[in-house]
Amino acid sequence: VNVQQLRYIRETARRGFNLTEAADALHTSQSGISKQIRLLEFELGVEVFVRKGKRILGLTRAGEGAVEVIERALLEIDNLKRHAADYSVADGGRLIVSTTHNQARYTLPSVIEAFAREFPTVQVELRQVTAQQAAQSVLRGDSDVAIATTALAEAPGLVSFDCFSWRHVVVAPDGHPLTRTRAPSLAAIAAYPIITYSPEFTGRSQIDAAFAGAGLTLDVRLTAMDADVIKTYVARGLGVGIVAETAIEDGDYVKKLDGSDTLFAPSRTKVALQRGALLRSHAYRFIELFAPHLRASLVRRASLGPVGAKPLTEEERTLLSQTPDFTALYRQAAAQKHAAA
Amino acid sequence: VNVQQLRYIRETARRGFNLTEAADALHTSQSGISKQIRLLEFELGVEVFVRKGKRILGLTRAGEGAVEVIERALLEIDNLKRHAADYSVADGGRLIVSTTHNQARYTLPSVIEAFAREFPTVQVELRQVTAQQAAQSVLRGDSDVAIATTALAEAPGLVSFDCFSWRHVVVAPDGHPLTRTRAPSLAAIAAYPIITYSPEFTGRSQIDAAFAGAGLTLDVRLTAMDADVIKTYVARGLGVGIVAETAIEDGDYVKKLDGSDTLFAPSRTKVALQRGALLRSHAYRFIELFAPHLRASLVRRASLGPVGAKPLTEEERTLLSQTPDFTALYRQAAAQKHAAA
DNA sequence: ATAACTTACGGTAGACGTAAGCATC
DNA sequence: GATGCTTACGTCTACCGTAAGTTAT
Repeated sequence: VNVQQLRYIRETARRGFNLTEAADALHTSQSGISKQIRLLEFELGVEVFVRKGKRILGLTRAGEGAVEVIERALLEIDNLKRHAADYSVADGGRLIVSTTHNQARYTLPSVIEAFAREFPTVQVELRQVTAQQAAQSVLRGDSDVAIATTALAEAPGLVSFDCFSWRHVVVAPDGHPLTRTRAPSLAAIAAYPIITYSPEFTGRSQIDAAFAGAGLTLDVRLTAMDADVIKTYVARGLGVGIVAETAIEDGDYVKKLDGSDTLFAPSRTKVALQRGALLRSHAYRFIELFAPHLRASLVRRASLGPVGAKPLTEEERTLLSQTPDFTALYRQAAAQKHAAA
Repeated sequence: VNVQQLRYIRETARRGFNLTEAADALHTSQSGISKQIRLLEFELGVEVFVRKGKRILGLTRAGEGAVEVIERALLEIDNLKRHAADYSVADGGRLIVSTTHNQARYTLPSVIEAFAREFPTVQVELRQVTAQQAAQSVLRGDSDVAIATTALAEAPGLVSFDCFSWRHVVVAPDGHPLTRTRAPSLAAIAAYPIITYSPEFTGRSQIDAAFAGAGLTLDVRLTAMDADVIKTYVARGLGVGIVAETAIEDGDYVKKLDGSDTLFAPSRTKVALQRGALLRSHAYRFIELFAPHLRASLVRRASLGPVGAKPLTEEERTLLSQTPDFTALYRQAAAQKHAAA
């Protein structure tokens, strides 16, 4: 058994059982892959792939289990490399974060900045993708950390932690009638044209549910993928906006309506790691900077699982599973900034 | 990175950082080991071992973590081989069980017999060792299953399950005065010379505690490592014996005193597996034969851990954590035997 | 002085790639 | 006929073992 053979099998399984494709992906010849796979099959005494003549169709029953074990073995070898890189003076480091627009644009910039100050030599790579893509990317080991609000909890190969909860708020242009009322009702808002997220996006369902629960129908004029677009059209007077409170900034040309943050159900922003993956220590620090209650040492142990490390105590688990409120977190950060100045 | 290098490092760490010894154990040259280790260290960019001139003294800080990861990586590769062997027609199979005298002599024979009937081609290897040695052996991957009453729960690298609970009972030669009393008291027993286990053995502390709790001092005449020896001397009239109830057999020349099984605190016989190890399916079946409530599929999932597999439900965990009584288990087995005949 | 690791060096197995062969689609 | 896996074959890397060199105990 050697490591290359395991890589060949994993890649072949991932690429839909096409040796040619796997060979391209691994920058080698398909002939070599074919041979090495057969050699390993011979050594194991088991066929991993179902072949029909000279075509590979899928995995045998033995192969299915084998691929699972192979994935874990290769994961441990990656863990070894990352662990070593963490101690290596030569390697300054890299951190790949896959996340959605909402996080990349609003909640992460200050974190990235603080991280860059703390680790000047680490190259941070931020990839803006969909929540599903972020999850897949971490699951395949292509990125270290995924941050998103949905779709991160499902996959069994992921470990996810709640970072903070937030709500949708209503924004209107300066001088809009709604800005003069205190704590507008859902009905008062529904009287205006609405601009908000696309139906398939970031908790749009929670917005719809709130209005439906009050027996109201919405006049949704414009839907967008992100709050920047929404705010732009709201500023031009095309309607009233409903966006994540995380998207409210100081320089906005639109005004958040006071009390509008209690109208909708909260969402939770989560961070997800590959289960069993050992990341470089700065990756855990990055998470800690983003959500201070996610202590590096605890996240590390929780995501590695019980093999080798001692399991978390009850106390430590409650520490990790608390979900602070975004506004509270933000106020704290602002206060610290103020104290520093 | 290749698998040999990982093996070399693991073996060197295990053998007290002696390359020569590691080379002997792996049937290769120490020069090769030296070179391969240095190559891997170069590739990782980290020194794994602390060297002083030309002597290896121990692990660096990076090395400690590296060895842990390497152990897991090699474990997964072993898992791959065992998984494959499970499907291979060529390999009939082997099962290595490390256990103590008490189990090897009394509780296991019928299980081994049943197992051999079910898997005629599997070579069962039973190794009689101390509980500590059994734990170590499983921990190092030298044997598949450990069965013992003590010292199996401690190590973090082990997963252990309760098989059944049993108590110590009092035995006396036929015609002994105690055999005529119903439910003899501790005081009545302490009046005679006692023959029982060595102090460092199988729950001897529970026996001592029972008498100490009643304010009695024992006249221990003879201590032995196993019940066979104890029973032999009891039969010769040298004293009254205290042995595990599992050691009572039909053909015994000594008689178990009725009611003596409630005098001492119960012990639990456990089975232990290496955490994260994937065993061949017949190994799980073997455990199931020994303790029917330890269902093969559940034990498999519980010992593999959460990486890759779905975690156990609450219900499944209670199923595994129940501890049947030995006598109940035995009566059930006897009843089945009777029904079959 | 000896035990023990490293370096040097030669032989060989095996990994890799090109090219040809041969099954499916 | 095109795609895609396997087999054949030559090249070359890199692993292994012997032996000499060097450094602590």
